Amino acid sequence: MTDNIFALLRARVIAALQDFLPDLPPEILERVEVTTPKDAAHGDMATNAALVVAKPARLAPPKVAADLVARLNAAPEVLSAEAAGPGFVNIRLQPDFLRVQLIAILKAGEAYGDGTAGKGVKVNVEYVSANPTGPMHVGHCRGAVVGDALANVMAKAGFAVTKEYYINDAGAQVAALAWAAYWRYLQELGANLSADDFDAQVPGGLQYRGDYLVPVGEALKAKHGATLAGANNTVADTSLWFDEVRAVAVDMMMASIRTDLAALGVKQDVFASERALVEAGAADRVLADLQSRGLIYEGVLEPPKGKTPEDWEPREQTLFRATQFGDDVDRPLRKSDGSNTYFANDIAYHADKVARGFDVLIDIWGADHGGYVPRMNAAVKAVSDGRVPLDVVLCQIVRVMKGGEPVRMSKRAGTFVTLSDLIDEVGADAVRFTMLTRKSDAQFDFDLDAVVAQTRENPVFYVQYAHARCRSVLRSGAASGMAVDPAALAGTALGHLQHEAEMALIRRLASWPRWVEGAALSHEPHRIAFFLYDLASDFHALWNSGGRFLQDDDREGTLARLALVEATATVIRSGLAVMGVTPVEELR
RNA sequence: GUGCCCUUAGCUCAGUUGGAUAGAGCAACAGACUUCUAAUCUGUAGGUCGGUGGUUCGAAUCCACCAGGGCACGCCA
Repeated sequence: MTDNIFALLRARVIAALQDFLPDLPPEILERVEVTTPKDAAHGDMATNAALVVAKPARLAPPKVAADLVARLNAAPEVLSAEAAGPGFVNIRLQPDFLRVQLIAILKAGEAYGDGTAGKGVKVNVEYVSANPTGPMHVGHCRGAVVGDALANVMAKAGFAVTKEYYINDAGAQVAALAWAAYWRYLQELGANLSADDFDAQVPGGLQYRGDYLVPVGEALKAKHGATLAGANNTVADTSLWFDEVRAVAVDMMMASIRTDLAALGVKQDVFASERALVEAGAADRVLADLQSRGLIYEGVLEPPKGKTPEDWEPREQTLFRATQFGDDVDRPLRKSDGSNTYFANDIAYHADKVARGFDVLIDIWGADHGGYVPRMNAAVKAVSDGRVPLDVVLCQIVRVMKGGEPVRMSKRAGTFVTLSDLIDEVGADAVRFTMLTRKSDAQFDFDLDAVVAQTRENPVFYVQYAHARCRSVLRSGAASGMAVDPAALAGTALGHLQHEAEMALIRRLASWPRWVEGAALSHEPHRIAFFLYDLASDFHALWNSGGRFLQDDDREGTLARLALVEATATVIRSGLAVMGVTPVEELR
């Protein structure tokens, strides 16, 4: 993409290097970077090329830098290049070259920043994957937002991305869900059955007591009447009702989860069912394959050090040789009743993703699953022969704060904050943006009061305000007869843009493709939020720096400034689109 | 006991995968509204990047050890 001025300049630098050092190996050239210097006084761009190349070329960095400078000064985009410090080459760009980037933005629209760094590599991003046993709560929300934004930014950077949700509908949790739904069903039929009464009849006890399952009981009654119950609305033999109740309950929970995801603006491409995978024999096949490769054996694990469970006793288990692939201990694949552990099915699921042709797997998990990462990495190595990398992005706990106090959450007491409650309170856009204002692996307090505050402290507002200001100027321009559509503005002469605050804004806008690429390659979508904050800051600074955008006696200058404003609004929208946030036209 | 994550200004956090004199916001102080929204902006002050070593042209970033905080640790998902 020629839109990426960093890539363009990097190509210039490498061509210049090869002009006088023709034998540089590719892996050295790979390390050549063109970046923005921290200190703007150093110029628009800087390259480490001389430092990187000096050693393999057996030359002193200043010597390489001098040769490089001479050639870069001849490049059409370069105003001046000079060697500095230990061997950096600082580059000042032709102002016209920078200004022309605005034209590229106006022509590309929100597609500006689209890149090719992903090279069409097939990536599967799996996120949310909440158990279908109840409504989504805020704990799931961060992963949903991070996963969705990561998938978006990777797609923008040129990866072929599939967004996926793994439905854990095969384990003990959904069995417990089925019992809880059956309890609601019996109540619906008129059984006088308290939670404690029913608890005694459930293997493992009654787990899900929240009244969100009442509608499931109603639906079961509407569909089946009393045919799933025993005499006098008692518990019938499980063979008569269990599969049906579980299926209905899971379907309804998934419907509720999909509704919540839709409200958050998350749309996943694939919903993969653990049960479907198991019933199709995928788990058996994968385990048989591992068995044939000698990666599964019957053995006894050491007890955990330090904190040995009370009822610990040595037991022979079916184990996967995770230690061969970097894990600390081998991991069990079957429970004592012979059924698969969650891990066994998860191996099959990841093998399925590999079989579907993905080159890279990304899972977004809650931090409480951190201990599970090494074994999953080991499993993916085993099933893909080390060919497919798995990156697990861990999202730390989010505490919801109100009035400076954490909001108490308890599933048992029914006081946990559901995702839909949170969206009702602050809006989906604020939720999404705010969730991306921290690195995902840092703990995070979500302050209900702060995200709706209209001050600079609140990045959501600050960025939206910049966009609203842009739109306001463009409306005023249109009202005074200017053609403010991007196509018309793209034909504007931009030489009037000379003010330092204007040029600073242009440089920021032109760096957007680089930020897209960086966020995508590092799997860190929060960088987009910080870029937008900095961009908004540049625009607010320009706003207050003096002259008005619209000046009656300076039509050409006004058009040039409108082009800058439109380009700014475009890049803000482009960034917000990645984050899944709707730009606002005005703030009242 | 082991593994993973975290530790940066008084507070909340960035730091573009190893670059130059470590940056924002809040709080503090001093300023800017005849304006397309002052819901904003400009400036001052604030640091032993948890500690000690190592790797190299160069380390907040990589490695080793130590200290503090969080998460997890055989048939829960």
